[in-house]
Amino acid sequence: MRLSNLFGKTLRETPSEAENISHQLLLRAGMISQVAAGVYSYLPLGWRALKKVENIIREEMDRIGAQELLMPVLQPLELWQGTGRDLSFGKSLFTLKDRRERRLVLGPTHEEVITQLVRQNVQSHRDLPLLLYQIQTKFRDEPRPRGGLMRVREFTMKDLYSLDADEEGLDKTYKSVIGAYQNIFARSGLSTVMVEADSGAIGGKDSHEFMVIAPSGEDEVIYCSSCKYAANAEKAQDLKGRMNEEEPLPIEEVETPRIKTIDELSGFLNIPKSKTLKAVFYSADEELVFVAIRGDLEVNETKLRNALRCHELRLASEEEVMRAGLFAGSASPLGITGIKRVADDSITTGSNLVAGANKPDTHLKNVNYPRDFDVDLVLDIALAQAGQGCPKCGERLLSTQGIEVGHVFKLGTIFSETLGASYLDRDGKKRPIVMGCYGIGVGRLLAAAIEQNHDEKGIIWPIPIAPYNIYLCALSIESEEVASASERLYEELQEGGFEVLFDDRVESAGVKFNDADLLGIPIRLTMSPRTLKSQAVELKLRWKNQAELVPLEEVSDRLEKNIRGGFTA
RNA sequence: CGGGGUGUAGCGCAGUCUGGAUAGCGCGCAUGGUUUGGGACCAUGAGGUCGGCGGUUCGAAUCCGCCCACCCCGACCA
Repeated sequence: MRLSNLFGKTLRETPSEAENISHQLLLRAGMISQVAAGVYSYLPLGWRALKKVENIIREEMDRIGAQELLMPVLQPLELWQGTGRDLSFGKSLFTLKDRRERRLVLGPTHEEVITQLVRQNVQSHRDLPLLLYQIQTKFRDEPRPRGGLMRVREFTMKDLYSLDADEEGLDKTYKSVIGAYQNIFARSGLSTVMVEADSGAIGGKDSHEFMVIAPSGEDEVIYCSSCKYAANAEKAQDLKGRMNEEEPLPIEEVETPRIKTIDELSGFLNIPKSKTLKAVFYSADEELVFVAIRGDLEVNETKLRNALRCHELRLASEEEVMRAGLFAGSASPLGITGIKRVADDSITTGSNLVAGANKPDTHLKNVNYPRDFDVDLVLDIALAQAGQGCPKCGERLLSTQGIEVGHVFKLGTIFSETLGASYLDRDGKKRPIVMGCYGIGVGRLLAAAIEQNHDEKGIIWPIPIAPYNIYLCALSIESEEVASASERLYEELQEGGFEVLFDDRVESAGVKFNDADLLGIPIRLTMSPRTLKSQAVELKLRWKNQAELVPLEEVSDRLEKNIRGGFTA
């Protein structure tokens, strides 16, 4: 490709709307262009890089025996009503009507469609196991698209679905997909961490995410440096620390004028926060829920949502709390009736806690569970925090930000049972197909690769996903000598099968070098009257400072060796 | 959806508070010339519904109202 013909221009200044690095560099390099919030065009260079990633994915998918197919973006709403996911996706689902007023959705994912497809095509255990995938555009009406390609409303996703006869089969498949994913990310030049993930309200057994550690990441990862434990913060557990077991004392009322928060309470009574009991009210699908947790901990709303199996969860308003006859600020688990009560298991470890008295300016001392109150549900709903103990080994947990580039998920039989996808086993018995689903956000992977591979000059593409491998930079191209020699080299390299971006523009050296750096092409070959004096070109790797002269007749061999063998930083 | 911000040429911005003449600057773009190994210089030039609609006014980029778009924080987000 000649740079003089390339569509897409580099920008000297960063467009003001771009906040994170990958967004800035993608815009400045002329690789993407925004159309609307969370909607982008890929320009030729960006599109080439995206296709590189797609092809790596295809190779690794095919290697584990997965078959590529293509399912539609346009899907009937009834299909989604069949699984109830029209409700769980809620407003994130793009919907539309056709001319006959039939309601359709733009697919945010394809479990429903694949399950229906499989139902029509799989009848016997002989058809299993099966791995099917596609690379397709997904639509999600995100509440807040952000960060360039990080979170968009229309995006390319590779989604793979596994169909197995039983759980053992699924476990095996799951492992093999994880291996493929690790290959994909490694080959794309990304370093990722696999973390335990929330499997959502629909249940399912295991779920893991592949995180690219980067400060711009939207997800918090809780991990342990001494064992392998790592989890998305919304899934993570920690040791809540056992409190000293004390002899339960009789309940005592204390005056606590204008004391509302746990901080104020612990300060006023001069006790640690862990000796208090926090009461929080949530509205779960518009139903008031009372939540109790030890005062030093915070509620993990993802865990709570899963426990309650609800779609919408939010903090209840003060008015809603009062309407139920309770006092926010000194609400009490004692004597509470008529609403659902959930408690974190931390309340079972403390004793003689201070809790609300359910009247203004009053708290109760020496509250003990289960002596003094009862709840409907006790389970872990606490937010794990860095600094606390690792649930596996007890060491202190750490926290970092990550970009979720992949997600693997054991679905089990939820979809196959709901939509009736079953097979006959060896004994002629009908069984539901056991499913798994596995996604990679292709555009997000591209952005993450930039977050991880750049410097102050621009992108540093890993060779396997670079839009072009070689930037042929002809300086003083208006001289006949350079013009003809660079044209010859350009042709020769192309004939040799190299992907070359030929900077044939009449521009100063500075402009060309800066563009080469910004675009992040891994190998730069510079030809100028100076290098031609010794019948050579200068070869420089994007991630190194040093350049070297390579004789013209050795260029092809040298590139061949290095690209196949891989340059290393 | 709540909070904050921005909208003026392809990009980055000034001008808006305090209304006034052909709406400016830098980059980029075009043409010509001089340059040529890390974003050159000179000259000439093209390019604007000042986000939209309505209002106030002799006069609106500027004041008022409504709306729209985009960004950030949060809520939300298989």
